[in-house]
Amino acid sequence: MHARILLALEALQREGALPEGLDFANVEVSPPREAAHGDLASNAALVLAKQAKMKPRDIADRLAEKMKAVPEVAAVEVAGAGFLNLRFHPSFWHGVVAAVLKDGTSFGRADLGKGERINVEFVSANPTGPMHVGHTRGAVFGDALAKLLQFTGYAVTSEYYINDAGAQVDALARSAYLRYREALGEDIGQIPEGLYPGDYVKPVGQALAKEHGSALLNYPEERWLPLVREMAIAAMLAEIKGDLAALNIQHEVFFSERSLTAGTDQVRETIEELRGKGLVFEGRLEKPKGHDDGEWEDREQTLFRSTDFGDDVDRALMKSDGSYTYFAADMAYHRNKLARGFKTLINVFGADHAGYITRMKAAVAALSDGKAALDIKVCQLVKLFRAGEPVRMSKRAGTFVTLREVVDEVGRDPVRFMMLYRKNDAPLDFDMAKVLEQSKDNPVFYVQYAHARAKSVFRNAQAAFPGLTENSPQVLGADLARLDDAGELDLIRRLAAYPVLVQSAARAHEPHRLAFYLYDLASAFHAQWTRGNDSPHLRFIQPEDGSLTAARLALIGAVANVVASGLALLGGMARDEMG
RNA sequence: GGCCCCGUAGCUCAGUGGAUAGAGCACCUGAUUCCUAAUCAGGGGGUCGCAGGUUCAAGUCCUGCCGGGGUCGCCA
Repeated sequence: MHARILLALEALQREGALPEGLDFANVEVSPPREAAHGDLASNAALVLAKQAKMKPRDIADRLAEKMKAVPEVAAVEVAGAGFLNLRFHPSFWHGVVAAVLKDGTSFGRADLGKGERINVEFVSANPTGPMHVGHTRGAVFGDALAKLLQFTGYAVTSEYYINDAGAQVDALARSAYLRYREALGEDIGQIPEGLYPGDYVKPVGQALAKEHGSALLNYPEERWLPLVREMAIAAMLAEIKGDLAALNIQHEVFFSERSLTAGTDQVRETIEELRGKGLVFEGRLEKPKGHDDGEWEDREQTLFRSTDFGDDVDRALMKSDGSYTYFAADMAYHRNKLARGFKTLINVFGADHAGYITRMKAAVAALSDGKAALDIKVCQLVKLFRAGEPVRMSKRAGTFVTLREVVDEVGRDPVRFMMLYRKNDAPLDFDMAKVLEQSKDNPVFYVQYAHARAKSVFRNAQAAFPGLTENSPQVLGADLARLDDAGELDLIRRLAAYPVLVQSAARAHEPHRLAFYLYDLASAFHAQWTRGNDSPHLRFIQPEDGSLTAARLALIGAVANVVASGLALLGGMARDEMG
């Protein structure tokens, strides 16, 4: 319809009713917030008034005349300051139902990305233990975003950056070595400060004992550490992959930080490349404020000139012991992504890494000479509740709740849905009791139930009309003109909005919009169902009227289709029955 | 102190620069005890934190304040 408006505007130009050389870029066509304003509204006259040096209403009137000639358009009116409101013939809406049924779960698919490659990095939790509930949100968000972008025409690579090179994994290795000695019968006492006390390290120790016997006891640390570390990381990574699988998440690429320096030293290359651009230098930093641990040592160090890109201070690339900082390695990692041909990068961060955004964007701008885009989505904290009571967690006391515990308790689909039922940058309360409630208060149930209810209608229809199934010719070829109730047309309008919504969610990198849409669609469907209580003629199954029943079942089939499609994009499964 | 995020109904939150700012919960009123599967309809309730600016048009974009949270060399 947008194209039709542009055509009409061009026609007006040819006729001399509008001046030449207008910029139509800001002309939009969208469903108005207020249903009374019609099915679609355009701001064309408002946008063009100044350029054309005409009154908005004059432009709108001329445009309205043109639009009346468009076949699907039933009515055109000029309203407000100069809005053009369009109304469609019912046949237009009936076509939407047919389109949904024809396209199935690919209804709403788009080609926004035109096949462009895009990299989505998410989770990237340290391989030092199982994932806890805090990681869950970023994991679900990243995965849903990847699916959404895939659905809208991007070639998405989902990626996990393994921090397997720092001091953390050495601490993990030492913890595993202790557990190894324990497995050989030694009393290791308390796990020292700085190491990982969790029980999940025990199996690694046992596996080491099984594989090496007591041989490692006689090795010096520089000999056993790499061995133990490799095994421990592999074990933790397997654990993490299992946790992710429980959420139905599979990254395509697991990228090892260690691999950056394994062959050619890509971190060194990155630093030298930036030095060549004049963006790396030797200098001093001022002591940071708000933190007085007395260990501050003023020294000359290798710095990245991130202040050129809006950062507060330049960032250190080398530690005092001569090794690379985490940031230096991360720069090399992003350089690697760029070298693999990605022009658009998305990183999903936890709230505690928000302070890292500016320097990371600076890095990508510097490395790509401003030609690549990095979008960083920050997921705020999740507060865990059980029946209204906050669940207390302390990492120090080892009482943190793992991702696996939550998934085991409430199930994968509720976790995924609720993690997306908030905008990513707003904090989220997650109540493990509430998501299992079977009531309207629980959005998960409400949406799933809409789908189950639709399926149930089909099952019930069998009594009066055997063979009237979802894919039957009666339903697919139903006389959709029979759909003339206001509630039915409202449902169809919502279905028609799905492709637009999917695209705006993809463009904004905001999958939560989909969750809210599904809730609204489910709500409209339940409302229509309930109207049948008071008004039997609105019930979906009309035993005396097969043609009407077929048309309504077609509508219901279309609703179920879109609910299933939307849930799939969020990473959940539609259910045919509520258990 | 610097930076980032948030501030919208009593509460929890939606709101691709568009018209009279929405939903759920809670509250009030009413309908239903039938039916296809787990109610539904209506109502009250708002200075969109404050003040400027950009725009034909600002909850939305920009700047400055206020309030809440997070974060602040070499950890990751």
